[in-house]
Order: sequence, then C-alpha cells, then structure tokens
Amino acid sequence: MKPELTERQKLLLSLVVHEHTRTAQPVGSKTLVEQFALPISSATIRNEMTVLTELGYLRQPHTSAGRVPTEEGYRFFVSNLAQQTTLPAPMRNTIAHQFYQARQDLDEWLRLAASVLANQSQAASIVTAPHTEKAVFKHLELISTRAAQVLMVLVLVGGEIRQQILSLDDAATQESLSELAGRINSRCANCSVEQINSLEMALDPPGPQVLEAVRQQMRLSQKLVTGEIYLDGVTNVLAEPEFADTEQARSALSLLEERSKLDDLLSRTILGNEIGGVQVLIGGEGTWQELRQCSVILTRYGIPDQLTGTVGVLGPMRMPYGRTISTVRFVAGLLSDLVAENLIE
Amino acid sequence: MKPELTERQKLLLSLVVHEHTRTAQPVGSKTLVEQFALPISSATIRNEMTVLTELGYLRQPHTSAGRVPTEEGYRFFVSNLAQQTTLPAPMRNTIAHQFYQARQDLDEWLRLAASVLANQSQAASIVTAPHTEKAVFKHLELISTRAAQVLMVLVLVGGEIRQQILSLDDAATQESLSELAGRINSRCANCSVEQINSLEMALDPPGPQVLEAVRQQMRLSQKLVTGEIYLDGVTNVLAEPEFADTEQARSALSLLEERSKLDDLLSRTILGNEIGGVQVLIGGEGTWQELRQCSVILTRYGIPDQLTGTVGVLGPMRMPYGRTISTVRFVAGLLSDLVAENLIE
DNA sequence: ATTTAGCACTCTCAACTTGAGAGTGCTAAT
DNA sequence: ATTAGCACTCTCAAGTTGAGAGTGCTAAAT
Repeated sequence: MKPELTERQKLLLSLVVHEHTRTAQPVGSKTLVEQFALPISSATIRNEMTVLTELGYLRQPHTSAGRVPTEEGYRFFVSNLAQQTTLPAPMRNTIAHQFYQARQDLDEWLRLAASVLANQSQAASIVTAPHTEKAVFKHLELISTRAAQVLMVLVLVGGEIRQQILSLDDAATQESLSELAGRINSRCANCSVEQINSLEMALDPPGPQVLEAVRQQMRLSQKLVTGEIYLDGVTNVLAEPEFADTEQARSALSLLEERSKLDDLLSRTILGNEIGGVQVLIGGEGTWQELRQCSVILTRYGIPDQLTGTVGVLGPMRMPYGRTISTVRFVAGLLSDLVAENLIE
Repeated sequence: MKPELTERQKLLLSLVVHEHTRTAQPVGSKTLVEQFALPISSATIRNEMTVLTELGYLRQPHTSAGRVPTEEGYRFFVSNLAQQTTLPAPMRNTIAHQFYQARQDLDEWLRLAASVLANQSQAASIVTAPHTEKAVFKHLELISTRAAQVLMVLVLVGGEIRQQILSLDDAATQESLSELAGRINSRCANCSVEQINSLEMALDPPGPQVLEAVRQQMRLSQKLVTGEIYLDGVTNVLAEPEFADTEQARSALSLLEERSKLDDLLSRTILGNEIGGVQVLIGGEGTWQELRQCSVILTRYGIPDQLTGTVGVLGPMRMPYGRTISTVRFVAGLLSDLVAENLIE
C-alpha cells in the first residue's frame, strides 16, 4: 500500500483542501505560504506537493497551474484529517426551536429538516420519511363516500398511512363498513404481510375485496426501499462555479429526479457504515457516472431495524466536509429523537 | 392601438416563431424563403419584417442578425396564430392506459400526470393535488399508539387526509378513543370550519383537546392555497440552450423550490382565464423577474368551486406552444375525470 | 403601388496571435 | 533537508483578422 504521510504532508494536504474549498481555484505553493504564514519556503512546499501528487492525492489541472485535490485526496482528508466541528450553540438552538414549533406533523418535520440542511450546507438536501422494512398492520378505516365507493385508510405500525379508493360491486352502509373494519382490525392487529397473506377469514362481501386491498397495500409498502422523499436546495448546486456548465449540473441533478436512481443511491446507507454512521461518497466512486463532480453525504436516522430513514446532502466535491458532516449528523439526531418520541407502535 | 396585421404578416410572424422554436437561432429572411419555399423574395420579407419589428413583435439581437420573436410576438402568436393540435391518438391511448393502471391512488395519479407532462413537453411540470377552498369535516379517527399518545387521522370532504400526533394528559384506551371519535363524527359530519368553531360539545377529556386539534387542522387546510405540489422534469429545463448560463436557470428554477413564490404563481390560475381555461404566462409578464426567459402554461382541473387543482408546465419562452397547450389541457381533462369519478363527498 | 435584384454596410463569431502572469521543476548553494 | 534562483510551460485575457450572415436602401421591374 501507500507509505504513511508525514505530519507535514498531512498538514499541507489539509491546507490545500481548505484553500481550494474556499476559492474554487487551484492552489499554488506561494499562495499557501502567504495565506497561512508557513515557516517554510514555497520551494519546500513544491517538493512536498510533488510527493503528494505522485501518491495520487493532488492533481495539476495543467502543467504549471496550482494543485487541486483528487477524489482520493478528498477521501484521505475526510477519513483522516477532517475535524468534526460542532455547530455553534445558538445555531443548534435556533434549529431545535424550529423543530419544536412544528411539533405537530411528521410531514412538517421532514420538510423542515430538508430546508435546514439545504440552507446550512448550501447544497441539495435529501430526506426520506421513516420507513419500516417489514410492513405491519396497525389500523384500518373504511369511510363510505358515495354509492358503492369507499375510501380505505390503512395505518401501518411506524405511522405510515396508505389510502386507496375502492369501488365495490354493491353499495354498503357506513355502519356495515365500520363493523367490517372493526372485525378486520381485531383480527389483523400487528400482523405482518406473511401473516395477513395466510389469514383465512370468512367475510361477506365486500370483506374479501377489502382484505385483498389491504394485502396489496402492505405488499406495496414493503416493496418500497424508502419512505417519501423530500428534497430542498436543489438550486443551491447550480450556484457553484463547477456547474457553470449546465450539462454537468443536469446530469447530477437528474439523479435526484429519477426515483429509481435515487433509491439506488440511498440504499447504500442501508448497507455499510463509516465514520460514526455517516457515509461520504466522493465523486461517484466509480459507480455513479453522474456524480463525477459531486459528493454525497448520507446517514440514517430513526430506530435501527425498526423505523429508519435517510438524511443527506448532495453538493460539489469541493465542499466543507467537516461542517457539512456535522450538520447532517445533527439533523439526523434531531429526527431520531422525534421518531423515538412519537413512534407509532 | 396597433393596426391589424395583414395575412401575410401573420404568416411570416408565425413562420419566424416556428423556425426559431426549432433552431433556437435568430431567423433571417433568406432562411425563411428556403425553409418554407415561399413564393416571395427575401427582400419582400425583409420589408415585412421591418414592419413587424416596428410593431414590437420581432426583435434583432444585433444589427444584422436574424429576427427573434419578442414576448409580445409570442403573445400575439399564442392568442391568434397558434393552432391547437390534438395529440396523436396512439399517444392519448398510451397515456390514458397508464392512468388506468394506476387506478388506485391519488398520489400515483398526480405523480404520473407530472411525469407525463414533463416528458411530453420536455419542460418542468407542475401538478397540485386537488384542494377545497372550504374545509369540510368528513371523518375522524383516533388510534391509540402508546401510553398517552394518539394518532389522529382527519379526512376532509374532497379526500384530503390530515394527520397529527397528540400527546394527551392522561392515557386513554382504544375503546374510549373510538367512542369519542364516533361521537365527534356524528356531530361534525359535513361541518365547515365556522360550524366547527362555534360548536359546543360537552366532552370529557381528552375530548376538548381532540376537538381543538381538529379545528386547528381544518383551519390549516383552509389556509392553504393549493394542495401538495408535484414537480417533475425540472432538469429538462437545464437542457435548453437558453439556460447554458447557470445563473438564469438558477433563478427560474428557484421559483419552483420556494413554496411561497410558487403559490403566488399558481394563484394566478384561480383568478382569470384565457383561451378555454388555459393561462399562458410569457416572460414573467413584468411581474416575475425570475421568469424573464420563461413561459408558464397553467390550467385548472377538477370540479369548479369545489375541488380543484392546477396542472402546468414551465419551460423556455421558445416553446412549441400549440403542442404544449394541448398536452396540458389533455392531462387536465384526465385528472378532472378521475376527480369526478372518485370524489369523496 | 408592390415587388425584387443588387449592393454596400454592419455586426458577430471563430480562429489566431500575443504578452503578462502564475506556477512549476530543477540545480546549486546553504 | 531546505532554499534561492531561474528557465520553462501553460493559461488566460486582450487584441486582430477575415469570413459569413443579414440587413436596409435604392433603383428597376411588374
């Protein structure tokens, strides 16, 4: 493998990353000395930078421009050099306060989480609603709407709500529907998909139709990888100089629009974990062509193996990693608390 | 006011619009003759174009480039010259078939509508969920989750579903909650916000707390201008050559992200109508600075004065208006049918 | 009274040139 | 091991140029 870097090399790599994050320009040896009042000369820095370049951590856009971190350089920086900053207390309070204000509605919380993340990171934020791996029946409600039409509202353990409009063969009174719902409720409470599927119940019409719809909705829910997706700050990404070329921006942002690709990306967080649960995906890691210029920071929140969701941001590779990772982690923590406090079980 | 245009002038304006829509380039007199095999010479066309330019319908990006339609030119074109194309039958069928397949879930329909619009128009599509101007109580459900926590699910006439988690002062059994819900249901069926507000009911705790939450949710719902908003094809806009400059694109798309601005824009459709219910907003019309390069086509669907939503697209000003207007109208028609068939009343 | 051919004129755009500036790598001295 | 010094490379912005596209005008033709 690669030789260990000296302390000075680590420092220099770190400084290059910082300076480049700030200015979006290649960083030269002289700039570095001046900016940080280093006690060594630019020539020494040049020698060190040559080493870092050979190791693959830095790159020259062209002969005789400054250096820019490579993907590998960023990865090394994030793994070994980035320091977790804690968000300033007043800001934590402001954010927590906003969440407290919206203490009514899961929808509102998630929207808020996305908004906060987008503003703090000046990048695009992604938040998914908490979702259970296994769909478990909690409560069914049948509401007569007109003639032979029924609004079915199904609540799953975890709080997910699914609705469907059923067209019955014959009209049914609200009383008979309520009675039917009651019977299904007492029989199906806390049932998994498998249990519901193998359930045998003798029911008069429209019982079988309703039960089949319940099964279908539960199967549908279980098939989903994530809950509903909330995005915010998508236009923030457009403001970054690396996306002055629209084509680049387009390919990156199209990832956020295509549900299947986004699911694919989010499913990464379900698998492995690094750095205290926060995943940092730099430059697409060879898999996502669209993300060549981007980095994605993701983490899970909620109750492990029960009710979890994903929060994260997508931004340019040149990103203040320390700060952003902290923010993502902070928001994930807030959402975890909210889920724990309000879990529907 | 302006003098009436001759038929030939109308034809030429129309051709300039078409050609420019196709190529995104300024259109010259010679190009026009060649492209459309006109029986008049380029010099004649130049004379006519001079007139159209003086009237404000055409514009030269610089001396001695071709002509480009002005906002006013587009407006004249849309009002007087654009011909409604009907979508080809096979396409109508494909789309209608897709809708039929998803004949289960309002959410799915709206998502689909947005997706179809975005693809057909190659622009960004906007669809809002159907929403009632007046919130009317339909059905309440209280679901015990744990200890002193209750999931409240409120269904409004029209089918809007609002949920909230209530923390009670004391624990309550599911039976007592169901009984409470039943009592409120029978008393509040079809009540408006005003009726609910002035309602006096003697209830044991947690009755008053629940009733207050119902009132609050209904007020909240009534305050909303639109239902939930579905966007799709936002990245389509980035592919247009007029948005090669990211800054332009950013300002246009940020309008879609900021809920308040978008509400503002959508509320236009609630006011006046033109062209068989389809509103065409060209170049921001002086009001929306962000839309200087864009056009927005909007129309309402649903049941007038009862349950309505908005569908529309946002694209570059250089847009195939005839086709796009038809598509928007077609999708609105489909959604109107769905709403009428499945109205929750 | 229109229409048109012809032509001079204007302006853009892409290609090319040039010089300043930034940054490097190397070498020799410290 | 570090550094001063210097030649070298490459980009970028600012000109320069010529081709091409399109116009407006005028005078002739219909």
